[in-house]
Amino acid sequence: MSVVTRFPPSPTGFLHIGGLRTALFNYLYARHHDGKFILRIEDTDSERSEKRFSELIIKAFEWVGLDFDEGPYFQSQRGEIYAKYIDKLIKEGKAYRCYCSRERLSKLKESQISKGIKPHYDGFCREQNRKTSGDYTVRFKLPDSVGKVEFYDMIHGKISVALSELDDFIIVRSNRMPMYNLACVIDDALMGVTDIIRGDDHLSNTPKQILLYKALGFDIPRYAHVPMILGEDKKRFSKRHGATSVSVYKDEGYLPDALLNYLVRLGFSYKDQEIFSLDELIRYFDIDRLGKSASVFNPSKLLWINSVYIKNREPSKLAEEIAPFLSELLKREIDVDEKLTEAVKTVQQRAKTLKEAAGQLKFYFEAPSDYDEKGIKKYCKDSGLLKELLRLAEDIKWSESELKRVIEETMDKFQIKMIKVAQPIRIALTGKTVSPGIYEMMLILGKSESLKRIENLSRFLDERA
RNA sequence: GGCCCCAUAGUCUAGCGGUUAGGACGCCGGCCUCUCACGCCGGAAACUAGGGUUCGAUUCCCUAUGGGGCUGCCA
Repeated sequence: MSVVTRFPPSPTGFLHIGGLRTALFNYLYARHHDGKFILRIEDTDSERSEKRFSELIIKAFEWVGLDFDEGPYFQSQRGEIYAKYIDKLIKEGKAYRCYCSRERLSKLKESQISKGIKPHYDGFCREQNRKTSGDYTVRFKLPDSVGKVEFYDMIHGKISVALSELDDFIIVRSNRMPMYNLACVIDDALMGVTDIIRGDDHLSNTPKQILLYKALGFDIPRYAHVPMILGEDKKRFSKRHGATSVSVYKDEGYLPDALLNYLVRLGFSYKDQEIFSLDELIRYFDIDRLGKSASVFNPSKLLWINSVYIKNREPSKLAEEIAPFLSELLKREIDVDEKLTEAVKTVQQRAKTLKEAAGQLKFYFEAPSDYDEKGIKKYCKDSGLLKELLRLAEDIKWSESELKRVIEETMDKFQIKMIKVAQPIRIALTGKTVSPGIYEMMLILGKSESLKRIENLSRFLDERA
């Protein structure tokens, strides 16, 4: 049997980190087994669903590069399909219309809680013709033949839930829209979904869904309930813990493949390997490599993985990826050319995010507007050294070996160490005490720009004195 | 409260009865060095507790504890 998986987000917000991870698991599992991966938007809750979120979710998928083979389907457009099965269920006596008012329901619940018993629907409308007009929901009629629902989970093993834990749950709202459990089951069955990989917060929905599968006469799929992602405090990962929206990571300068690499390692492992290409993930991924305990989201490890991806990136590709951040920073369009690529190479080992890289590259495009005060104090007593440098460099061929010669001569003349020459140059070039190496910067900046910046600092020091 | 799930360092994890309990992030120290990084070397740091089963339990079972989830006309 070939494999079909799916990711069914509800468009009530941005795609979040946890959602992306389960999507990734579904994707990898499908690709690993040479199967199909479907995207289905679960927008049956018309109150909370928004079209813009659907679009954003699809965009996020494009960004991370997880391509789906089918969809996106929208449940809001599949009303006729559900209606057919709802009628069938009612006709067969497996579901019934419930005319109970919300008031009665909440009173019922209240009294049950106060009596210390489970808040369950009391089956008032199970009896036919209790009432036949007005708003109604449709409830699934719990079969009374079986005492429990059992299923096998690929991660947790055998799971058994007593039927007494459930009640006649609502499958259709009074506005005729199907509820999650119903729509999900019908769609999964109709779309041929064979393997359901989802967060283990759905574990307790599964018995209900299995009951529905049986009532509808569908084959029950395989299940894998993956552990959830928690925040530092071990509470469910949410905005309180930091960014949960995938788009934020894009905006902060994370590489999509780095993010996926980080997320897959939350729960998945393969030997001692930390860094995986997508091909490797597809090859190695399987359910039995997933753990069963929840994992805490660790931003610093994500940052590390991102830095590894930046280091390993083809410089010209990295340049393309950094360019938008640089344009944003400099408030003008930046050409992706050879010069940018060369500049990018000089920060590739230093930046952990694209955004950070842009910050480190800024000086290549704009001469410093001010100088690091501490640096000036520590390394730039007067302009003498810079003037000597300018004099020696004036007529040289602009190459690393010539520059080295000039600097060594200066060191000799002033009887100082390299750092005493390098730092003033660094400050002149970048305004800062931290930057790429001085030779590589000067070569990229070019002779006239480099000397101009050294002159600028020299003048600055003179004016100050 | 009830039901379900989970439990190796701060964190992510390896382990699937016998290991000096392995790797990674982070942290600390050192080396390299024109700054910062990178890189390299080294270090501290874990089997939740108590009962079983067994010649032997981190590993299997039970209980406790802790954490999470569900308990919606949300998904």
